[in-house]
Amino acid sequence: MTNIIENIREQIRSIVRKALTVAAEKGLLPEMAVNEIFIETPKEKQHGDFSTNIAMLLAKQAKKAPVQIASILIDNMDFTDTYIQRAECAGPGFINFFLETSWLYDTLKIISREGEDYGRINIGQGKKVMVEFVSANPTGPLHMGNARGGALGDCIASVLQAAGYDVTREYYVNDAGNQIEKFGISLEARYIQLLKGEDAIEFPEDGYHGEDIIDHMKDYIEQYGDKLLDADPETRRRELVNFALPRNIERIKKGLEAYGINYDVWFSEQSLYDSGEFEETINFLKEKGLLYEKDGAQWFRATDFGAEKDVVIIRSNGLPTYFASDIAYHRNKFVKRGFDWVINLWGADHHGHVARMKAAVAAVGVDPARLDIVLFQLVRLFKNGEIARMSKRTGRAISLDDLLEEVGRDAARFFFNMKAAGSHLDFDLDLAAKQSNENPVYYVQYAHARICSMLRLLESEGISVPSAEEVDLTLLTASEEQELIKKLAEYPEEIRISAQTLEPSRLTRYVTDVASLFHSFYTECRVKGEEEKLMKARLLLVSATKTVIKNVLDILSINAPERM
RNA sequence: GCGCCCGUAGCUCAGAAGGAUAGAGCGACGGUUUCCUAAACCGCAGGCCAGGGGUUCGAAUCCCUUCGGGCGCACCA
Repeated sequence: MTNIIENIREQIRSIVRKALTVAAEKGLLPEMAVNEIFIETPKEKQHGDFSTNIAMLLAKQAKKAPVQIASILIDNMDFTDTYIQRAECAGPGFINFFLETSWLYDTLKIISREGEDYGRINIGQGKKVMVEFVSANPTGPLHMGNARGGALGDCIASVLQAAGYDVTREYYVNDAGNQIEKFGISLEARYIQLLKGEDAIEFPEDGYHGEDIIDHMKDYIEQYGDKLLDADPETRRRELVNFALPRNIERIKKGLEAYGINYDVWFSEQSLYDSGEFEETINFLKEKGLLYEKDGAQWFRATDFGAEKDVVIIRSNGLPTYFASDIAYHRNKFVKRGFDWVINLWGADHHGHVARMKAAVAAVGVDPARLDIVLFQLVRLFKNGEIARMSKRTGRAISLDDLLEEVGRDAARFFFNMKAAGSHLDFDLDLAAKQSNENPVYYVQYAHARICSMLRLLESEGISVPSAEEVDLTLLTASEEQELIKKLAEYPEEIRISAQTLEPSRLTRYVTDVASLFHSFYTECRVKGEEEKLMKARLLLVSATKTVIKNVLDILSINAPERM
């Protein structure tokens, strides 16, 4: 698909390279080594549409003043068959390029032709990438951190898809190990307490204290009564875990589906043990001499790969740590399943694990640059201007389900993607639930609905969106029209940068800008009732705007309403 | 103590790879509707980019340092 801005940048690079060659041939400049020519977009309109700092960078090599180099280059530029109209030297030696307006009209043609594919690019070239996110322990409900990680991870995945990667969304289910033990013990304690009274057994201090554990056991007793009271504890715990765990996983799945997240793979930690891959991985490390014994435990030499400390992977009681299965899991991702690139989303409180995870990946023979870990800061909820921890309705910690009930999926997803992952996020529940202009979600959705309403009205009068060929786009000369088109032209670039920086928050800002420019256009320029040629040209612009807003909202998995 | 993240307008935040006069939104104030959705638009105000040093043609951005906030530093996950 077409990224017109990238094409223009390429035109400029080529013009500059040719000018350098020509100037050298004429003896005006020496032959110089030029690595890359940076093309920037100036903030000030008077500085043109694009600019380059090449003259400043070459000053030393050329032994000439930047301004002098710039004007030599400009004199030797050839703009034939490009969108460039003219170039100027400005400031300390910038070369500013001004474009023919035809590039704007071509942009509209591209959008009209590509439709829902507009914005898709192919920097990924089909490379296999896995985005693993949320992966919360299935021992309880999803919380706000999971909600942010979910919105972020899902949008990163969508952005990468739009950028041409072959994306797999994955949830790692921690259905083995210590926390499952604790889960079993907690369930068992509640089971006994429910049947024999609070005092019959003391609830373990480090157990899961949530109400949901009690709910599970109430349901279990309702179905199966007290048949496990006399069973041996191990069987009893296994039975209770087998009852509650699938229920939790199912609930998590449902909750995430309601949130608009659909995983390709739910990967079970336990399966690593069942398949023998866990053992295989440990043996692999052993053979490589990367394990040693100390204090009765098995340690992994993470420091050999740049981590700060070595890490225990088999405890002295013989049980593996979480990190041990994580090594096997990541070996599975890269070696067994052949992903070119793996992105994990972790809460920022896990940042201490980044170095050791990369060390582990390196240890199993994979370039750690193929693993990216996106850390996101934790979330504070605000309600009535105060920090909210508990839901008034349920009296429990606010869960993803509560959030969706309170503000809805669109607002939740939009808000979580408004800010960069690394910044702390204050989530204002009142604002997110508000149906007014203070709420940025509605601002964007309203622009879409407004367009749809306009198109409906015109359609009812027999006027439909024309094809780009039958329209005289040069009639679009108002600044509101041209600013809007420029913004629409940037969309493929936004996808590119979001993909490269793994920051989908750019897109919420971008689509807000599009909406804003559209609203300005709408106020200044009428469509219906204008002279027919102008009306058709504007109609095409309106339709292109709708396409872009819809495409962005699709990536964010936010509804683009036709009426509001 | 060591390490990671953060500090930009009253509030919440943008300023990818160093660029020309630092931007939005919200809030405040003042305007706009016989006309395609006013959930909108326009105008105005608001800043020593936490402080101090460096690096260079050029720094909010890179390096050092101080201060302030958050989070890590388990045979938990």
